Formats: sequence, C-alpha cells, structure tokens
Amino acid sequence: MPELPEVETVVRQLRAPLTGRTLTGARVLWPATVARPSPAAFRRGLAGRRVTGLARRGKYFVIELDGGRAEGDPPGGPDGAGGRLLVGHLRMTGRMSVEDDPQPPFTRASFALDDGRHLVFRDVRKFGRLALVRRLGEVLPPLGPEPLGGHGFPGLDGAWLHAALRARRRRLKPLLLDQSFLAGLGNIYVDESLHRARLHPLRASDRVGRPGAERLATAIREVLTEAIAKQGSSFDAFYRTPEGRPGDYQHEFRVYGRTGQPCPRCGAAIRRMLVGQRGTHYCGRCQRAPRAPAAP
DNA sequence: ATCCTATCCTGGCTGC
DNA sequence: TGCAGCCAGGATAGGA
Repeated sequence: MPELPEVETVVRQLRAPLTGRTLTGARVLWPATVARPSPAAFRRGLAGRRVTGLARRGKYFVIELDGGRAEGDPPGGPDGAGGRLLVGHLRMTGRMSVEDDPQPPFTRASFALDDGRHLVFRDVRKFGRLALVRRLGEVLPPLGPEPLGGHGFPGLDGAWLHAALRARRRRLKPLLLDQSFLAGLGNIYVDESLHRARLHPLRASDRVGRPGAERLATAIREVLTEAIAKQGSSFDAFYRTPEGRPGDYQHEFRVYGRTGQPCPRCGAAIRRMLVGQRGTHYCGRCQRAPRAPAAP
C-alpha cells in the first residue's frame, strides 16, 4: 500500500510532467473523493491554477499552486494571498499520474492540463482523498516527525526515538503505525524495520533500551531510503509508479508476506500474527518476544 | 492513556 | 465450474 516511499516516488515522478503546467479544468467522478471544500468549489478553485511545485508530508502528497485567479475570485486570489495546495492521500489503492486518457478505469477525479494531457486520480477502493486548502494545517491531522527529515525536522535519531518511546507505553507495532507518533510508516515498513532492529512487534515501547532505539532509528531510515531507491513496493495489482511501473522493493522484503519462509538472518520460519487487526510478520527467533507481552 | 471495533470499499481469493 | 462469503488495509470515530 502507498506508504512514505511510494508517495515520495509519486511526488518525484510527477514533478517533471506537472511543474509549470496550468490546470485548465477539473472533473470529479466520485464526489466523496473530495474531502474539502465542496466538489463544486474544488473544481472552481482549481481552474486556471499553475503548478509551482510538489512536496510530501508523511503519506500525503502536496501539489503547490500559484495564486492565479479562479473564476469568481477577486484579483490576487480568494484570500488576497492566493496560495493554494492540492493535498491528497492515496490510502490503499489510490494512484496519481499524468495520462493522455482523461478517464482510465477507476478514475475518481481528473484534471485537464494546458499541454493536452490529464492529471488523473484513480482509486479502485475509493478510500483515497483530495482536498484544496490554503494551509496544510487545514486538512492534515497531527503528524509526527518526518523519519528522513524535511518540513523542519532532522532525520530520525536514536536519542529522540528513545525518549519518545519511553514517553508512551504502547506495543511497538501499533505505535509505529500511529501517524501522530511518526509520519509515513505503514504495515510493510513497520514490519521490515522491526525485523532489522531485532525488536518484537509486541514489545512495550517504554521497555526498549537506548541500544534498541538506536537500532530502530537506523533501521527505519535505511528501510525507507532503500525502498525509495527501488521506487516502492508492489506485491499486488495496485501500486504502480506514475510512470506505470511496479516498484522493486518487494524483492527486498525480509519478513513482510514471507510467512513460513526462512528468516534471511537466522533461517527460522517467518511467522504471522494479528496485532491490532493488522497482519504482522516477524521472526520468532531473532525478534525476541517480550517476557510479559505488553497490554492485554 | 490505550485498546478495540465498526466503517468505508471492492477485487481477488477460498471453500463448498 | 459457479458463486457466496470473507479478507486486506489506512485512517477515523466512538465505546470500553
């Protein structure tokens, strides 16, 4: 599913075809896709805007638009400043790409560009969301730091992580999935990071020592960096890069989706269990179980 | 404070 | 072979 590396790949690959382009029109085919404002205001607010840049915060992508007038706006834009942000979340099956076809299968929203092509948002399961806002804070929930830095954050480091883990008392797996704790990790990269750090998914966060926190911080940075270099992970029919290719990081998985296969580190069979309703993959030998599993 | 469940969706898989 | 039923999975809301 699209997590930080997949969204980063989308942002990087959309920069070239989108930057400098003007949105000449917008279509919304599944109204629930537009989180805010209303679908009508969304369409109106985007028409005539030029893309000035793209960014990512956690699993959200951000398309930055200039203050070009939209129909009905006073000169300089609706607020005088005119800055606008098209913010989106791909959730599980969302895809964002520039296409010649304005409406490929499963298109939920489509934006005409001034070069005759179309920025297309596709989403089989309809969980993805788009929003048009002036400031990120209008639509983003509270998000933890960026593991690889950016948005004013340094990269994740062991000292900070150790303190943050001790300030909570939660099982590591759900805590690392919590976007308000750390932004960008999803089910795949949490499992991969915990395995690299040799930490059990049920370990209580406040019982991770400084060495464990250091290993975890390093593991998270490495896993995300390597996954970005491979353009993300594709293990089903869903995630594709904007260029239409599957990612390559699924070939590097050490535990995710490898139930029953040997752990690359110790050879023991990889196990799968449910933690907080999430499929969780781990090595029972080199990720030692906590003495008394945290919480009921 | 933390956990658990339901909800939103639908393609794909499982089992009969 | 056909089909009903189940499941995954990010985020969130509401209840325990």
